[in-house]
Amino acid sequence: MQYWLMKSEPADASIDDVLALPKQTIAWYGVRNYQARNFMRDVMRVGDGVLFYHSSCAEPGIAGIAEVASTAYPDDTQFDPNSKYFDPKATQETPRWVMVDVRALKKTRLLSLAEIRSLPALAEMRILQKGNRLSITPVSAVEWKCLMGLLK
DNA sequence: GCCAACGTTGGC
DNA sequence: GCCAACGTTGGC
Repeated sequence: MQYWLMKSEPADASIDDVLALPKQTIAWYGVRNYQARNFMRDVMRVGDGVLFYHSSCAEPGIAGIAEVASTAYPDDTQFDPNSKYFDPKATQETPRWVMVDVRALKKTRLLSLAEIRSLPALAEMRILQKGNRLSITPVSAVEWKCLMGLLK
């Protein structure tokens, strides 16, 4: 069992948007970073815990709890010339990018980035580290437990 | 809109 | 394989 923080732009897919979908599940398309891809492809397991994080918005922070709902499979937007995620070097035979399904479990209060930053117990989180841009980062079991307490 | 930080690309 | 140039991310 692993834990993750996954960034989504709420203008694109907010926690409310995902909760409104059938099965409250969304395909996490559009990851175009090798490290984040490798997390999905090589490490994620169905049932892993996910912190649903809103980024690039007025109030960045953790907005909900979710879980990994599938293993990794090819992200079909890489094959679509009309998609902004199109990758001309990817082919059906050798896909380059994958995605997983993520099931939203509940909306929480917004635990803002500023509040996360203010808590010494969470100081090691990847999203707080200088220059961090990874859209998918592992969260330790200790951090997860702390966060669950804060989001109760 | 700014800009620091970082990843990717491509010429050599 | 180096590294400069470029593009992207994302908080502010």
